[in-house]
Amino acid sequence: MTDLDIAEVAHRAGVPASTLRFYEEKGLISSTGRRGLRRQYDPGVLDRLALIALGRTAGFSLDEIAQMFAPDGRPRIDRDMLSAKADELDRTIRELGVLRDSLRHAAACPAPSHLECSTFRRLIDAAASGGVAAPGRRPPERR
Amino acid sequence: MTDLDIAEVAHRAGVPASTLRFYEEKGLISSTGRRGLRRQYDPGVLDRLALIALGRTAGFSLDEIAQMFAPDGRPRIDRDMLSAKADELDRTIRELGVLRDSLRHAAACPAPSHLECSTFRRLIDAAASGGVAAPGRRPPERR
DNA sequence: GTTCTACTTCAAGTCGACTTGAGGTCAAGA
DNA sequence: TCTTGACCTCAAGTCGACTTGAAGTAGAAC
Repeated sequence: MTDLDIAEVAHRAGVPASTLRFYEEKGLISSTGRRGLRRQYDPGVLDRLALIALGRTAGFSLDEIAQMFAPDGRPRIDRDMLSAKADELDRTIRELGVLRDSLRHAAACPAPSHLECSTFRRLIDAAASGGVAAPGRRPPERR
Repeated sequence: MTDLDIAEVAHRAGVPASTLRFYEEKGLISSTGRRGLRRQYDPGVLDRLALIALGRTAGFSLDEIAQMFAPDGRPRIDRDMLSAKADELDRTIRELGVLRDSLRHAAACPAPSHLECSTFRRLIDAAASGGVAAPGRRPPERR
């Protein structure tokens, strides 16, 4: 068998073993069995973990991510939901672009107060009208 | 005086008054004074709140956001930090782009399992090598 | 002058995502 | 065979960002 020990998975995925146990409890991943007490995993779990990390970065909750997969581990075929999430991401990406530009500008602009700088104001306004107050999302904090 | 009542600010900014009090306590915003018990705010607080919301969407913590402003409300001139944050955002934006493309693909691809689809695999791999396991960030949850 | 109501303070509660701690177990090496 | 160390379970703790609840208060309407 080519299965991986939990320590190996934790190491390769860059997450603590406690997180793997937690994800398993939540149904996000599953182990193929045990060797003694120790969980063994199919190498495919690494893809799954990458996908989960990606989803978390995008701000999806673990529950939402779980919904994107069928119980067998395959992405679900709820195409409408998938598209909706993609649209949501598109909006977020645009907002972040505005913020990035604002930060870069703030780092360069010599105006005494950035709120007095027309470039900065335009960026803020763009963000505000772009729906900044709309549903935000929270990716994970690294420990 | 053109100051705004807390209720007015809450309404215009789309956040509950409790959040405004909380932000004030954290030093993220400040009121110009009171009318009776009620906090009054300078209209400029709306810009500040927009900026805070933007920062939260980008995944910065309230403490980090607070650091981006001088005590007088002006953006701080820590250009290095600002640039670093912008770079960080750039990475996040790229990752989200990958995820968005992945989702769109998953919504369209007819392969039985997406992990068997080469397009999807390429996307995941791109994400993984792009540093998905790197410091993530968490924008706010809307209630 | 009394009542109403939206505000006030302060402490405590909530939620998601994990982490930590206590006490237990088992495969492998000496 | 015995020890060791990394895993195990389960409950409880933590952290950030707010929200909620109880008890109080001031300005406006009656």
